[in-house]
Amino acid sequence: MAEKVTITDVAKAAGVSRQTVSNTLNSPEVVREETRKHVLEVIERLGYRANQAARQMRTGRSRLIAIGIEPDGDGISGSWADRFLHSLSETAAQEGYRILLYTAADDHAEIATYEDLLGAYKPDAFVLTGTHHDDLRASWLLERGLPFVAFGRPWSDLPDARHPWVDVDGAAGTEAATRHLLAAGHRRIGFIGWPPGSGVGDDRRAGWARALGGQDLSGLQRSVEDGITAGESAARDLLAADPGVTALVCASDSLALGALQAREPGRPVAVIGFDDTPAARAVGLTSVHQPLGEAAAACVDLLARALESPDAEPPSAHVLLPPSLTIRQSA
Amino acid sequence: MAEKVTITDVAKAAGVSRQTVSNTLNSPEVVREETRKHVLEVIERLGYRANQAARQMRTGRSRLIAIGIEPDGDGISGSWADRFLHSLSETAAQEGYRILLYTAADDHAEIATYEDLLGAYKPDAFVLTGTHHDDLRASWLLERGLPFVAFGRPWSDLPDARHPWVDVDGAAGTEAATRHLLAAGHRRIGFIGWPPGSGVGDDRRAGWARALGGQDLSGLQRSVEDGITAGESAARDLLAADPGVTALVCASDSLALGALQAREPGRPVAVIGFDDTPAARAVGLTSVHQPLGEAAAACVDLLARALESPDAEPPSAHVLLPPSLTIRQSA
DNA sequence: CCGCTAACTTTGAACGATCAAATCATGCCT
DNA sequence: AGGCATGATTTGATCGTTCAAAGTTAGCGG
Repeated sequence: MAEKVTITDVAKAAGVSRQTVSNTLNSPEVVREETRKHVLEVIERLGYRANQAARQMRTGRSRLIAIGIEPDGDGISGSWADRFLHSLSETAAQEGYRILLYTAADDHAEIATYEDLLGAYKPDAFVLTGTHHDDLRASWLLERGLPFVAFGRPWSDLPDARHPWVDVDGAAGTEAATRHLLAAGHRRIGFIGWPPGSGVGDDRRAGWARALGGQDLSGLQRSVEDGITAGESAARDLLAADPGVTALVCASDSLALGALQAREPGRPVAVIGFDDTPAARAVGLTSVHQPLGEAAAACVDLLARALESPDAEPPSAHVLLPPSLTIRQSA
Repeated sequence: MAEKVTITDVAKAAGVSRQTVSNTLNSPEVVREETRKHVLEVIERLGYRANQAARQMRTGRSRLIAIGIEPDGDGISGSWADRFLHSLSETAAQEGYRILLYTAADDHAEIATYEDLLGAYKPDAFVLTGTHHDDLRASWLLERGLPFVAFGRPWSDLPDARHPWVDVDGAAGTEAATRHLLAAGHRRIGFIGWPPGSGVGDDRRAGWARALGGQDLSGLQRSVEDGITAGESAARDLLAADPGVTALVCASDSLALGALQAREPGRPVAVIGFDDTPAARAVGLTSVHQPLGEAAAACVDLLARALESPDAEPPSAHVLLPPSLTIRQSA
């Protein structure tokens, strides 16, 4: 049985009132130095910890941040959640928050979950992942004025989103990858990406195009759904159509793994993937690495800041982090 | 602003008392059928959800399950957390529990976190992962009679652990892998594993040995630390030492990926890994697949059962799940 | 028509914290 | 010495729920 120490126990042991103990922790400046020290000592000695539930009832704040985790599609490009969650949890703990998990099949289910959570656990904020065009979740949260941060840009047509977000600059990543290939002497560099329309995919394609400047890019790219097999056939097709191509930049590691297998003996082709997943490390695939730890920390920071001062929302609460290139054998 | 509906609001709207509303939800059998229906209707209409914090204050139960996530070593063999967490969260939600995350660098830090959490959020139970010999966390929790379940056997010398656990039968996995190779005509089948002493590693080796019956196994195995490069050199060494070996069973996908690279042209060697990680899928590696979803569900079930009846601990609260073999090109 | 039981419903009290307002010292100025 | 601001601490009320006990209603036998 966990021995429970209440604020009253501490107050009695220290010979002061409940409120003085509470003040010692929450508004130390109103307590006399001497008293404060003494109370802190007793708190330490008894191992007192403020009960969150009781605190929440009075203050309305739970010090809980909710985040949804997805079923994780093919498992290759999706395994960033691990690192992100770890860092999120760690940073949150430092700021005095804890992470509450939930799952939801789609946007509607996720909104239903919000209602559930807000009724029961009342998390102070939400972290959204996998943002997309016309994200119902974001609008729902915005309408109700609930604090949240998106990991991923809103990709809306608006010049500036009305909510905080943190993202990794995908275009900068593919641009760096392409420049790396150019520096290695490659001239015709292809791109295997996803069908136009997804913000993330279009962004990654744009970085590649930017690095190649004014070149004629028609014929140098293919668009397919994510996956190894799709990547393989797209790469095979592209390589066959243009014998001059010596390198490929891909929108994901899945596609890149496919591209690797599309190579034929006698024709070396450099390949660069995106996400620096365990699979990339395993096969020696050069890949764009996302700073997930920093991204998670940035999410927590934005939320913590917003929660401290609910009135003055920082105007430019948008963080765009630069990725780095992890160079291995494949390029 | 999230509109908050309290039990009193529902009571007023339904023309009954608080307690009747409470009973409708918690002890439906004591409420008259007619009243119950009416109250449920009003609850639905107002979108009422019981406030967890308030409930917890009275009942002492938070309906929160805490789980620690690790920094995730080399990232290849470690990416099971994703799937496990997703399933854990989903199953827990169905039983009315939510998942609270925490991180800790080592056993001592983890225990400090327990004290923190128990003082503040008071989770009803814990899920331990990465269990090992002389696990301080398990003893600490046991001493205090706190409900928990370990994902992974305790690997102690005792015949039976004194706490519930869920695990995947690693020996059965390597045994199935070995039998699969035997059925394909292989006769000399090697094993690349970890140094003796780790419960998980020894268990996986045992399955391979069991499948090979009375064969002389000396010279057919190598023990190295986990990792691709280590796996490669171990495999190379083993294959050179015994020209009759035509297949290798490995204790992890990392080792297996190394073994794949150790093959020389002209000498086909079948390789089977363990964990069915994304990397295995990527390179077409046959691998032993752990039923993580079921494992997570089993964890929640055990906990939920234990929490319902805190007195009568089920005697055989141990679940050993059989893995399956995901067959790909490599074997 | 009273009394008793069974079925159902309502009424205080409590969980542990914080907010708001009241109380108690203390020092300074006139 | 009295008045008064200032600082430090204490006291009562409250958040929303459930427990325990008390209250109400109806049914039924004598």
